[in-house]
Amino acid sequence: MVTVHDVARVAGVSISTVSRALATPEKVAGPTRDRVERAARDLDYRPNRAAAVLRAGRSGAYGLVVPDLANPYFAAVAKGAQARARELGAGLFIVDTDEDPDLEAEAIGALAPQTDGVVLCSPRAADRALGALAGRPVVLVNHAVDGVPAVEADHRGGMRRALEHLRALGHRRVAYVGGPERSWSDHRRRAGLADASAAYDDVEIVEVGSFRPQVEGGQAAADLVIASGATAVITFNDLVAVGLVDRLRARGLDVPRNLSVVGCDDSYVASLVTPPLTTLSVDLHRLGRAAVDHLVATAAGRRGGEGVAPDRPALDVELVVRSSTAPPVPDLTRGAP
Amino acid sequence: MVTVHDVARVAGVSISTVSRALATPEKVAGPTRDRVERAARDLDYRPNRAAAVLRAGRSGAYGLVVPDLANPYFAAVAKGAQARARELGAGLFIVDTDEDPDLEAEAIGALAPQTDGVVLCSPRAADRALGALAGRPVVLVNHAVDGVPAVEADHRGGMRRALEHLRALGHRRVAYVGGPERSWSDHRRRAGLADASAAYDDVEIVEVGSFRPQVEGGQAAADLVIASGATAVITFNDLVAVGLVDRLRARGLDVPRNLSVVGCDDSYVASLVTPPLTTLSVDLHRLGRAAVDHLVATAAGRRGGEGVAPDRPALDVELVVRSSTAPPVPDLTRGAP
DNA sequence: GTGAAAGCGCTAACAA
DNA sequence: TTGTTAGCGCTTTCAC
Repeated sequence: MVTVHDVARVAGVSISTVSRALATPEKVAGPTRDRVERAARDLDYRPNRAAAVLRAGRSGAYGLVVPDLANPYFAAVAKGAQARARELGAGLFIVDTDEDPDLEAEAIGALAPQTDGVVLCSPRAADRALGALAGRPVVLVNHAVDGVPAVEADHRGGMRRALEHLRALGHRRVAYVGGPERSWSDHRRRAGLADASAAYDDVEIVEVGSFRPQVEGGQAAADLVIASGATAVITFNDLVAVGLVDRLRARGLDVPRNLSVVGCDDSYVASLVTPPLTTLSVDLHRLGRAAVDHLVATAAGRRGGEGVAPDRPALDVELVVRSSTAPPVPDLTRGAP
Repeated sequence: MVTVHDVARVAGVSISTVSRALATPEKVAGPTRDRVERAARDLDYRPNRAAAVLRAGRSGAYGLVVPDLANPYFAAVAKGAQARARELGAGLFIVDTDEDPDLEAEAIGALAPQTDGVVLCSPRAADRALGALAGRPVVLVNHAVDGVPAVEADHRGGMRRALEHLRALGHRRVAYVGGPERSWSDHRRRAGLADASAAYDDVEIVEVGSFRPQVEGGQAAADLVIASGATAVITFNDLVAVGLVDRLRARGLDVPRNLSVVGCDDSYVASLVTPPLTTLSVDLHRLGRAAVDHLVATAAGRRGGEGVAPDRPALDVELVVRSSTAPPVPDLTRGAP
């Protein structure tokens, strides 16, 4: 293994000059710097991170905790975060908690001490998670806790747009298929829906419960949606919408003819399925990038002493209209097959 | 920050006893161990990883390099790998290279020195990747290089099964839509196809080129497939199959009536789309787990001196029959609309 | 602008 | 069984 000593010897300087030339080139005379850089290159010197971390007390790496990497939503956020971290020359430790609060706390406990901060994406048990962090820099994504920096999507605005769209089509009774009970996004969506419907006294919202944020959740919700008498439904995410459509079809109902469906997230499955889903779109890539930026700023502010205000950027949520929404038809076709 | 010294003071022992009691409890007397453990717990002591790594020369963490986390295939492998690493008490650094050979080499160069080994999944430039590793422990997934440990799926067996299935349905001319030119899996699939068709002199294979392993790749391939005169097609992966079906439909053709389609991977999109895809299934979760196990064994063998044979476990590939394959119909419906 | 020297927190010989 | 001690490779004062 090549160390600073080897480089120093070859360059004919001391180890401190090597360290300086590599970390803060502007503090070293031009010719000296060149010699050091040349020697480092020739020897293929790679600083030992463990040593640097031990000495400097910070690692240049961050953590990202997500509930499920196989969920295209989190995969997209992770990609954005990773890309941004790479641009900043930082590392990113991605951990998948399998939607399990215990694993979540455990993962954070393991991650926090060896990183400079953690992005916590849609935590399933935020209180425990924050506890496990023991006060280290953190940024929440799609979750809010007083005084904790966060980055979020404008769920309320999104819900308003979805409801406006459905109302314009003529729907007056709209069901909402909720996600996990501990999901903060879900709460925001319900709140946004309530606000929006309050603005139109001719639209009624029916909440049909909480379901797993996967295809099976949608399948499980379908019969309740049918029974609710709604002519349109908004789901917690696209996967749930897909499951819903699937079960609806099995019951002999057609989307959008018998029921209009609006998904959430605009993950790539939304455009793949039949019919392509009308859905709410967030730039997930940007969400991940914003989270890393915010985290880096938070961690730097912490170190620099200059407190960064825990502001809370909200990314726009747009409605993407595809083929799963249409005007309602009189209920001739509803009921028994 | 709580250090070994604090724990030692509270427990009334020396720092080495603390270290030993925590790392190798069996080498410490019962009562002493209890006192140390109690003190550590009371103080919420967390060993500083950087220090341990620096001293011990190994980190207890591994790396996983994948081309694209948003691809459900790699997401599934990553989940399996992560789960297994966690069971083993090890960390896993996941890096997404965005299908870019430059980023791949760069990521590996950054990852290798700070981990005990790396799992390289479907490398896009294996030679450069292996070079960047500088001889550190590695396991390849779905790629083979002489003398390098690897874990793979039995692509040849899979292709044979797919072809048998299509032949049994009555197809005699089968197209193959290839993936990236540098993809080793793609080479294996072509080889498997060639072998299998050699065994049946009544089946002909038409290779229609190399395409991006995404939906767009399938869309781009569709017209070539139609022109090839094949009655069935096997695609590099499910995403390509989805794009193919999409474009076929736009051209007024129906799957499976006018063309049978077989995907690869059985990613979850395969069962979501219309029609659900007949596809080749690999247990990706298990593939990820096997890779980590193999890597840990390789790294341990390296340390222990006892050379582990670079054997190459191959996971079974099974055919999952859904609705995208059917017997061919006489070509009444082919040609101009 | 450069060098000498003091550790960061931990582990692993070696002694006792 | 337990303690003493010598670093792992690096960064960072503090002199010069």
